[in-house]
Amino acid sequence: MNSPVPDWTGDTGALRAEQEALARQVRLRDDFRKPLRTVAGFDVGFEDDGATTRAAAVLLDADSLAVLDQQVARLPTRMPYVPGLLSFRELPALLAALALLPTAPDLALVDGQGIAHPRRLGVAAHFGVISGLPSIGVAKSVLVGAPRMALHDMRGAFTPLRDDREQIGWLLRSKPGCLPLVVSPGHRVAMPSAPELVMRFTTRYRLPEPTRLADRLASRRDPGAGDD
DNA sequence: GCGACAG
DNA sequence: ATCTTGTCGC
Repeated sequence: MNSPVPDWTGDTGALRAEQEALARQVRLRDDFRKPLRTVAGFDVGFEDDGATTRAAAVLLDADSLAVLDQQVARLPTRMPYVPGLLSFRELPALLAALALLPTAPDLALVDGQGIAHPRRLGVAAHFGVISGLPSIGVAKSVLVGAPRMALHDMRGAFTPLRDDREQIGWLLRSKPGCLPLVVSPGHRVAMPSAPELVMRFTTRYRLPEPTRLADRLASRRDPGAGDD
């Protein structure tokens, strides 16, 4: 699983072209171990006013949701945030955190978009293609597209997210009274499976456990430990 | 030209 | 993403 991210030269055109090429490698069919044994959540946070990128990876038992391991990788930030090019900024740290886990997960839940992206390569899809792991994007807001219909305020309800006539993901009511999550397949996961898999790992919070725990670790919000 | 815009 | 107290609502 190699393929470094190109250096940031300010040339967004080259990066967009790179995304289009990688998007062709995305596979939207279920292709993961069944039943799932482990699942991992990934998220990124920043330190030193953004100078340091901090990625967190939390490995859980897919059945009990017990935490099996958690890691934090810190790398110097190489690129600024540019809408649509987020993966180039966060991927290096995410891959570093993945490499620190004792074993690769059967499925990865990444904070951000899967294929619900202008060129169908959000950070979760990029992460999946580069690592080769099955992945799903779990974002807290929409980047592109619009919901097809109103969403019921019932736990587990979901409605298609479309860009033109193409379905690129779902709006998922993971918790009543809360804004819906934007769920989209990243790699090796079929469109219909994404919301079902995310709900499988969701307990009493808006975010599914893998991503929720990675969120707290990446944002130094970890109750208990102080650092990695 | 005018907004919109994951984290 | 990050800076931050109190406050509204289930």
